[in-house]
Amino acid sequence: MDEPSFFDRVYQVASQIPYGRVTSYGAIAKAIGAGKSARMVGYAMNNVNAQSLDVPAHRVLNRNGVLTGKHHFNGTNLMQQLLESEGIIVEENQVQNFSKIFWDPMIELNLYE
DNA sequence: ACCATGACGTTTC
DNA sequence: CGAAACGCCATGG
Repeated sequence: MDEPSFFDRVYQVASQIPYGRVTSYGAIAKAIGAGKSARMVGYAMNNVNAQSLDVPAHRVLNRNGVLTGKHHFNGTNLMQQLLESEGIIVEENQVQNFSKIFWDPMIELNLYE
């Protein structure tokens, strides 16, 4: 392991996602100052799964509220099961009430300076 | 140093 | 309004 500054930022934010809430890759990217590196956030999540870190990657969705990376988990509906276990309603890989359960790191973490 | 890839996002057609 | 293309940028070969 080197010094994954970028990934580390993602982990710090993602690990702070509260129970029963979800966020988007772009939101995290902005929160860490990456902004346009939303793809890298997902990339970091891949590392999370590989290293089994304490980051709830299943609570991170795309801006559409769709479980884009569910096939990166166990390859099945594990991601959906986890979300539903938290009271989140998922249908057709899409989270219902996404706007209501959306957790914005920028606001919640007061990153607006 | 260059090319290819990707758990996204926005713009354009 | 829906689909496609482009952009962005870090990681690996």
